[in-house]
Amino acid sequence: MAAKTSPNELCCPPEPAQPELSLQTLEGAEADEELAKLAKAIGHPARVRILRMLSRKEARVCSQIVDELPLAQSTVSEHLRILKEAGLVRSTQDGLRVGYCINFDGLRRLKALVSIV
Amino acid sequence: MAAKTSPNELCCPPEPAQPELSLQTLEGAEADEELAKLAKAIGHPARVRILRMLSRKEARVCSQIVDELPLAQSTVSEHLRILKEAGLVRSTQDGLRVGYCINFDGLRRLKALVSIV
DNA sequence: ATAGGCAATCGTCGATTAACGATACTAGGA
DNA sequence: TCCTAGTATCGTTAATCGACGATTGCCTAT
Repeated sequence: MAAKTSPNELCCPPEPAQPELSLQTLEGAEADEELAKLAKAIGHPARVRILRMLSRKEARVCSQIVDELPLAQSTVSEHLRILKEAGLVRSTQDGLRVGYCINFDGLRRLKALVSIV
Repeated sequence: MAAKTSPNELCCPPEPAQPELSLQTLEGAEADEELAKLAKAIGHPARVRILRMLSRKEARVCSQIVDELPLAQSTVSEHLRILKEAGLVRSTQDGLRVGYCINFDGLRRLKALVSIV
């Protein structure tokens, strides 16, 4: 089954199947740490806004995101790095630009963890 | 007239009907800040664990929470303050003790905001 | 009235975060 | 090739966080 770019996710290649995302429970110390880590990643207004922009397809490229925010390019890049490290966004090199998109696996995971608190 | 504990024990008095919780949208800059604030509050493993303890009724009194965690009393108190300030827990004076419980309005709000990202 | 226990607050310290400008890196175009 | 544009990283600074012990304040029981 070709991981063709479905209408919803065009920007980034298929997820590398993060191992952590498979054998996960929703409770216990590990789950607590995981939720805390994800929550911390969205614990800043700029990062929430970036996530929203990506989920609404308002922007997909780093420079677009920079244009939308009242922050320096380096600061935005750092926020993107944090989101990426938390597993909430993915990126792909698109020529000179870098495209970002939501990592739906991570977002699902966050929602699942929050929902059972 | 000991502190009576009714079975389903809502530990705390009815919610003071926080004004912010009524006329809220799920998008926009305000919603971004609100979600960031709530997420930041649960962006620490100890606070996630406290929320879980409260939601599972494993503990309701400050001293019990302190006993469950490998942290000093003052540290736990600070975490509780943060959760309370974010609107995720409420507290009530129960004689000498202080009872804590989930603020379901705040939790619902968090879940709603997360769900539409 | 006072003693004792519980929780909040204070003061401090080191670690982390957020922001910026400057610089380095990298891929395309001249 | 060299230049340029788009990103990432580096280095710095101020602010915030997390943890602790000590202290304070408050209730209850004695």
